Amino acid sequence: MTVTLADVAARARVSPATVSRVLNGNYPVAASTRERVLRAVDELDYVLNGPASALAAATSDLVGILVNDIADPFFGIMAGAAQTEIGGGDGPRTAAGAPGSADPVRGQGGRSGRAGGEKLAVVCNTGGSPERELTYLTLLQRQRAAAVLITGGALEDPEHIAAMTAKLARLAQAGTRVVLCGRPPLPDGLPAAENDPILAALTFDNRGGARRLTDHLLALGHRRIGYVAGPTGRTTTRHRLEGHRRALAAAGIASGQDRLTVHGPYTRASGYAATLELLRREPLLTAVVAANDTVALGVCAALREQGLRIPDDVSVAGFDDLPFALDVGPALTTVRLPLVEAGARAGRIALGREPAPDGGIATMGATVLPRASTAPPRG
Amino acid sequence: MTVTLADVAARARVSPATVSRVLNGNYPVAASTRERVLRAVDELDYVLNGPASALAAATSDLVGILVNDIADPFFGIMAGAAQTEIGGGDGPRTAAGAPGSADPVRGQGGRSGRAGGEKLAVVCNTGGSPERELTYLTLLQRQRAAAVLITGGALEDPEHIAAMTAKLARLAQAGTRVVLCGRPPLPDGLPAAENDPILAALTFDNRGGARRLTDHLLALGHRRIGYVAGPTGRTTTRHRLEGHRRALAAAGIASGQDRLTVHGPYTRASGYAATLELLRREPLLTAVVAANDTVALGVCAALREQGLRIPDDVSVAGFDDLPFALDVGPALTTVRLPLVEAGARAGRIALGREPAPDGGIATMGATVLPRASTAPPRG
DNA sequence: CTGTTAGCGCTTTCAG
DNA sequence: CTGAAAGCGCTAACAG
Repeated sequence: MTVTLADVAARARVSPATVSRVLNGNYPVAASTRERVLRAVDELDYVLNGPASALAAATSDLVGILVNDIADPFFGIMAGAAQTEIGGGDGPRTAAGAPGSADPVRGQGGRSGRAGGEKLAVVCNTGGSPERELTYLTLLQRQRAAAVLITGGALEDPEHIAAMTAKLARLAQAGTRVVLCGRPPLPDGLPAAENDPILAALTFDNRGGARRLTDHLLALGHRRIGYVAGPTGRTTTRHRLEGHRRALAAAGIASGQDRLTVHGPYTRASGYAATLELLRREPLLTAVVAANDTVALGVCAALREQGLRIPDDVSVAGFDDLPFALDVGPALTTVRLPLVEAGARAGRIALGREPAPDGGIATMGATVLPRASTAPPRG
Repeated sequence: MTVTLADVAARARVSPATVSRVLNGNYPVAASTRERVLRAVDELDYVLNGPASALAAATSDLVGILVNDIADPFFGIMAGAAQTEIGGGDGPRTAAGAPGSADPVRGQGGRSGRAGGEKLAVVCNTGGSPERELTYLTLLQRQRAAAVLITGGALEDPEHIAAMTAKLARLAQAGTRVVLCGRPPLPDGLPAAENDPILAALTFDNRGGARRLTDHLLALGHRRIGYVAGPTGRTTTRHRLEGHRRALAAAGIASGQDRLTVHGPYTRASGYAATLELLRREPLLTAVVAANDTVALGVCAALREQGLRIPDDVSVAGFDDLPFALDVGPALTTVRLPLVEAGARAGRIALGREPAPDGGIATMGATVLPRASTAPPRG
């Protein structure tokens, strides 16, 4: 029924091994032979059997990208950049193996969708659930994935960290390359040991960005600043909140901050509800900082609904600089993260096309972008 | 090095066949035997070898979800819904096979990330490129994917349609279940034949939604309406534009419409540029309809930058009702599409948990949501 | 440069 | 209900 490598070999009058070599391009093969094989492949419309190949070679071309929320552009942008770098066929291609030589993958007549040395980059949506995170890792382990790229903040629950550490160790041990993107290395701050299962951890300067963002607000003259934090127990949430608190502390506004902080998921609805709550606790608020842009959307909506103008009555700031940040009521002051750059770099490291950073950890800058949603407080 | 099924069998003092049967839960096994096997699995921390399993069984548990742009929430939302339904381990689980019986997949101590009969739902980002679409399909074919879910509008290029038809036929023939979500069946309007490779096509009523949206604008009194269309040659673009044109035609405003239509990608930047162009062509425009919400963002930005107020000077409408539509300057009038419902349903059909609709095609409604960005024209 | 020979780890008849 | 045996389709030494 389905065409196998042996069929191709028979038609090209060579051995199966030769066909395999042509297809993988990792071994010298005479040009004329290659031609014949390629023609047979085309004529038979042969497609490699991935599982069989993976079984024999003890590795597959699957690369998993884990994201916390696929509907959130924050992850979509990173994942897209990584995926462009890894799979799909329009990134820069390294001619595998042999000296000069034609690419083993060529469509007949310019079109066609045959895939050769391609990696299959796929994104897996954990929904922020630790169980699903582990499940996906197991599924990927089971597929003998070539690499795994884990994006976004991590859960700080010790039990989950232990489970993740164990799981990643097994993955690494089985040859899967693990790269973290936008997430600190497992035991927060651990130096990359020789046997570290994690190849590289690309982290964002969430703390610094948050700190500078609140500094910006303070410089404008704000003193009563509400903070809508992300869900508790996540690294991103904690780092951003810490940056915020440090800025306040440096300005001598340390007391009573818990009262001005409300936690919630990274959603618009959370920002909305939290703002109402903050306003109840402190009606004289002059600014609200949101854990990210999506949350800021909800903050703005709640403020407007209360008849408060932005930034005249209350200033608002977000984080991430998602595309829509420019279009919210007044353009949103926020912190830009190099999402595309991080995703692409993580993808390249996962593929071994770029060396891991020194020490395995690289922190990528965060830039405050002052826009129309922040201004000096009234009066 | 890595634990194999044989190791588990040895430890449980049964044959490999028995272990396989326990793990797959598709065959009667004595409870006591099962217990022993499961214990051995836990103790050895065994993880099934996916490729080997897929090779032997001639099918894998991979389910591919193709999207045109992973950074666009339109796709993220659909893909997320589908993925929740398919993989990840928190959806409803059907106890496979055997009478009553314990689930072969159980975490020890409540956590753990072992995966059993799970499917691995993964999303593949084509970036709207026909080559990548075909490439991913080949990659999925090569993995012997259990199902493929293709979301979003299709390219209308005859050559690409032919290539897709051929590719999907091969996939179906190899046992992969193909479901379209938010995309019309291949040869537009073809009745589902018995041998149709496509199990089901869930389409959105883009034409109807667009028609009603423009009717809304006409009812408000607008007559000079600009339209920022999506990229040419895509079903979604064409259907929405047709709906718009029909509404105009029904109102007797048929002439000169080409002049008031500008095409571009589904991006904010495109909306921005197109609006400037439309304004140049017709300074007296009273409304602009965008191909989708993201484009509408750019439209609003351009309008504001020209000193035009929304909706006082110019009304703006989008399409899709993405979450941020509520937060743009004045809340955006748009058309709601049942993204979550469609994604989830497509996922279920792909898994065979829900029957395909009659005739293989189901059209899902589109609802106009009038909001603050549209109002009667000035004067 | 090319052919031969063994498996990779699992599923699945076919017999008990 | 359980075991034995025969591959699934490909890759990877090893010889030529």
